[in-house]
Amino acid sequence: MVRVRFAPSPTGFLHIGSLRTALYNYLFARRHHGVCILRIEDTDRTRFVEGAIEEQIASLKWAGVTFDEGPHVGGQHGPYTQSERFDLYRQYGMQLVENGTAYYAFDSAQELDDMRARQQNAGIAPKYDRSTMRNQYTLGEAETRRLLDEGADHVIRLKVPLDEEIRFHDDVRGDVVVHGREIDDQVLLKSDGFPTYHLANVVDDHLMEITHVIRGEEWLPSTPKHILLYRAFGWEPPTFAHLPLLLNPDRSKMSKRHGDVMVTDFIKKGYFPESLVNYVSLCGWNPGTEQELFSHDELIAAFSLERVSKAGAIFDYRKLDWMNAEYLKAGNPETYADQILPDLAQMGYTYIDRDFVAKVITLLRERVTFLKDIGTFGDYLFGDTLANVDPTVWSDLTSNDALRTALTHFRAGLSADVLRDADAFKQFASSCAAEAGMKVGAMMKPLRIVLTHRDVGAELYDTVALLGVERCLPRLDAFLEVQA
RNA sequence: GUCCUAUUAGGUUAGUGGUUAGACCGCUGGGCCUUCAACCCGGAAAGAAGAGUUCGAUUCUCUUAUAGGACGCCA
Repeated sequence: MVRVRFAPSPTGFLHIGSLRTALYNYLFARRHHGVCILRIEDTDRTRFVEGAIEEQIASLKWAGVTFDEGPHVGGQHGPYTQSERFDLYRQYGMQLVENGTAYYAFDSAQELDDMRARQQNAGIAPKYDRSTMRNQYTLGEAETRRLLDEGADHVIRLKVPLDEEIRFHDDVRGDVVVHGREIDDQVLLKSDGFPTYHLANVVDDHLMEITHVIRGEEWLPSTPKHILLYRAFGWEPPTFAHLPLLLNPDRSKMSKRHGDVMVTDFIKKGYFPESLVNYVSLCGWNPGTEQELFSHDELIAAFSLERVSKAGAIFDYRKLDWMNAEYLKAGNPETYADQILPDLAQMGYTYIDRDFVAKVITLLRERVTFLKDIGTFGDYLFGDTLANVDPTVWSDLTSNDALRTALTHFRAGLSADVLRDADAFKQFASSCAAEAGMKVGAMMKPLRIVLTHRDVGAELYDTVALLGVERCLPRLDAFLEVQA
């Protein structure tokens, strides 16, 4: 039975990279009919943000990522919030001290800073120096006992073997080998008695019977420590899969300064959850076919860790926009109408009957990226107050006698009969143009501007038909009444 | 500084020890024609540099360059 977990920290909004990690876990679980768990890793009290958990769960729910076990839904392996499991970590940490795979250390923050500064100066990698710092081994048993008894601040560190290579297999990276001398003696229990990520993570993954740890690449370097911990406990490690980083267009780690990175930002901008999920699923994974558009279920069926790539994935905002537009073209107009009706009402529009709005959406959606764009792009259909036209463009039109003649005919002849179908309209438009000695092509663009105050839009026939004769007349008059 | 990783058209990305190196976006030519857009049919356009292994390397190895990541009593 596959059991995976997504384990965010409640330090803020859900990052788009975290959404990807959560999504891959979710897809993998569903693909294998396994269980997807949400676990809150709040072992750092100083970074806790009120309401962050609720917000993250809401963002995940918006994206369609759901969990079978977690603090919000319960389960057999709880509690699912680490701050509610503290006794456990202390107990397991002590177990390692007793079996000799971890040890007490008493160094102060200042002493550690000094040590790192010395190492930095000497040009070597900063790493806890077990042989010179103040710990169980340098102090001796009696002194250690004494310090402990008098309640001196101390931590518990992992005793990393210095002369051994740590090996593990990663489903994305392949075989990974790291020499013990490059691994730091990680703190497992902090001086305040709280566990670090490493200890809590390993203990919980074991207790929650996690089979696959799917997480971001930033965890790859600390995985050897986790392997060592599993070994120290005598536990079987899960399978690891480290996902490539999500990158800014300049290839640096994706961050705020290059654009939106929080899921809430994307929601606000008007992306469909389907398109964001579809796009993000392709950041670091590909199906091996040329399919790019995937429904939720298709994603589940196609996903596999084998097809996750090693190279960092650059987040291409333009491609995301393109994808959102594709979804906009494919969805149900009536559903969309229901979604934007409240917005349209708020914008003060008068022609927002549900069926009418659905028709407008069908007509205009090929030209915009976001559903909400329909509201501004279709202003001339939803209301009778038109946008301002560039004065020079307008005067070019009003001073054009042939156009004036053609549109005078157009105004006189416009009727429901002429709008019965596209051919009739075409014929009618041609005759109007002919009366003025114009080519019909030369008349159409000006006519569009006169009627919509825009030079881009749906087919004119559709536009006029949707507008109806009565709404077209005043707009034609507004043009014809201007003195040349 | 140490360790690790990546580098394919303008952008995002597939694939491969022998291929016309594929796709989407963008660009461009044309069609349709009721302008623009959309749509349809075409086109141009790519394996960082060097060396090695090999009959043959974009693919494997090494070096260099560039970019990134990790090196906390953060997660």
